[in-house]
Amino acid sequence: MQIATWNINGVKARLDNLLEWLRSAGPDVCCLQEIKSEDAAFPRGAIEDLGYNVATHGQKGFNGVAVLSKHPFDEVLPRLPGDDADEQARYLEAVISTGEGAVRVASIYLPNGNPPDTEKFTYKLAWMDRLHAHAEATLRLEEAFVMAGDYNIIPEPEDAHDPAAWEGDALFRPDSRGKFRSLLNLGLTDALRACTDAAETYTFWDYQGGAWQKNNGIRIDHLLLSPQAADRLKSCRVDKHTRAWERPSDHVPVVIDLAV
DNA sequence: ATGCCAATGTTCCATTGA
Repeated sequence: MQIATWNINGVKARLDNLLEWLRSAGPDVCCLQEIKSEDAAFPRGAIEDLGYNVATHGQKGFNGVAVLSKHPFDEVLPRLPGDDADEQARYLEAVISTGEGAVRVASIYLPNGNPPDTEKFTYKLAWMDRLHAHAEATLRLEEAFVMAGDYNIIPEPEDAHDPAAWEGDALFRPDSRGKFRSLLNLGLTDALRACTDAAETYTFWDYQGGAWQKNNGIRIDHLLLSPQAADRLKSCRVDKHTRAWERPSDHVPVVIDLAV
């Protein structure tokens, strides 16, 4: 079964690109981030027509996540536990059953956190603590669990074309990267790095400064796998061709294939 | 230190993003 994550940067502005990619790649599950849409305005009909069930957790204007699945949802869980006052739509978890078993999948839009001397960065670190606690609790279920999304974390210098340019940025600060490592240290596997050490593997290229043309990218979209999911990992790829499409998202899809 | 682009709402500028 193929599970994808894609920060779509506005699902309504990007609907044609999304449908084209779903038709050609045909993933079983697709986690979307930055849908920038309220649930009622989400273009679910066009996606359902391609055979997908649709779960959304959106808000007006920005943020917002969704899970699309060709298999039925057993369970849908919006919101990351740990702070009932948090109004930002950044987390949606679903249990998806197939003929051969169930997979728990989370669509994650981790806060950017810039500028790092503001409460935005404090919020990012606190959000990462909540994600850590929730991951730890969920891992105790010993299920195949795929935490997919835009983590807004550059894990290592080799995950940036120009790491020096990211020095001090919320995506690359030692404290941000440290919390990401702590998450991995719970026993999660970074799917892409389990499959390749290929240099210059990126998932985001800024719209500005000709970043795509210069391959000035970063790897910030990740699929982290529980041991039960990692044991079933067959492959992981980045569909970077979508970045060259007209009116592209600044992120591209990352796709894993699981033997489920 | 800031703008560069792009989407959206607060709409002909401001906010947010990375």
